[in-house]
Amino acid sequence: MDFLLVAQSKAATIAGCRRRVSSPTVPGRRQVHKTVTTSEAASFRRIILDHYRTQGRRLPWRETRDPYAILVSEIMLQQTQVDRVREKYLEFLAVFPTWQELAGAELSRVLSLWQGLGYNRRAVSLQLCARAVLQRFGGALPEEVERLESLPGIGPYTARAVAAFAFGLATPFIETNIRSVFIHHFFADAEAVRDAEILPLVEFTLDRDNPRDWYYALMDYGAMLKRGGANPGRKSAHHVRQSPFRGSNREQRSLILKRILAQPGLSIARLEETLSLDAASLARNIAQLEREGLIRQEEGRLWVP
DNA sequence: TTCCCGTTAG
DNA sequence: CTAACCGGAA
Repeated sequence: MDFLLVAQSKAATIAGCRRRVSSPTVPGRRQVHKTVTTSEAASFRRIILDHYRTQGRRLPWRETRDPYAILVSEIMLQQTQVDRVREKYLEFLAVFPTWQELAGAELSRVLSLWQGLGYNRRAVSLQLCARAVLQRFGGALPEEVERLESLPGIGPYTARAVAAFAFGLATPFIETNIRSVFIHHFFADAEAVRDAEILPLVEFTLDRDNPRDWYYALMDYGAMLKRGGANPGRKSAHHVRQSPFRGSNREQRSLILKRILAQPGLSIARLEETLSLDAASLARNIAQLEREGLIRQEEGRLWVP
């Protein structure tokens, strides 16, 4: 399993060193002032890497360095679980293997493939992203976090994750699994832990030589923690429970899009009776979906561009 | 019920 | 800063 081989960074091997990192003091906010020594960091890293060597997940997007393929995976993985992305990812890449294929595709084809992943706006963003990469960057995804963030659908997390996974750049970032790991290990007795407190620890423990495998290891450890007992992420100050999907507006939007994909040119009147939606909320959703570039409306009929 | 390798609009 | 965004599996 050579993909699990992770270079030991020097920082982690200087056990007993007095260097330490502290979380920032936020004026006016009462908080635990967390301090970590290098030896504590070293033992933390050992735990994470041992787990990775024995229990690390083998995932298709970890087998490549292609920035396009990695970006596709990261967009798909935004708020969507690994198991659901796994199959869709390979299917998507088979149909749209490069920036060019995706950029030139009909959105309806992209969205049809996307069905089952959820958050359809991401598919629109991803295609816009492909077009921007070709037009603004000559077909090469930029390595700089700032430029990555300028692309549609790429925010603070995705920019840094792509930088690490595609380009080996060691910038600190937090996502749900990483957050759980740090809370579990360093904030066991705390509550309402803020990301601003965690981030310095992420930076301090980061493997500068191999951020890619280090982050994979963190994510795998976090995913493992959640399979067991309570989700440590609940002790995050930023933790929010998802509202139920059934009966939600999200469900309505997904149904509307699904019907239009199945029947291009469908009339609004027909859609209203088959979905038995009230006219007001249907009109509102259609307008919204159109603003987001997911559908197009013309003389009472609906299409996906 | 709960979660998900977040981003964006308001 | 909050709310909205999707859908399926455990």
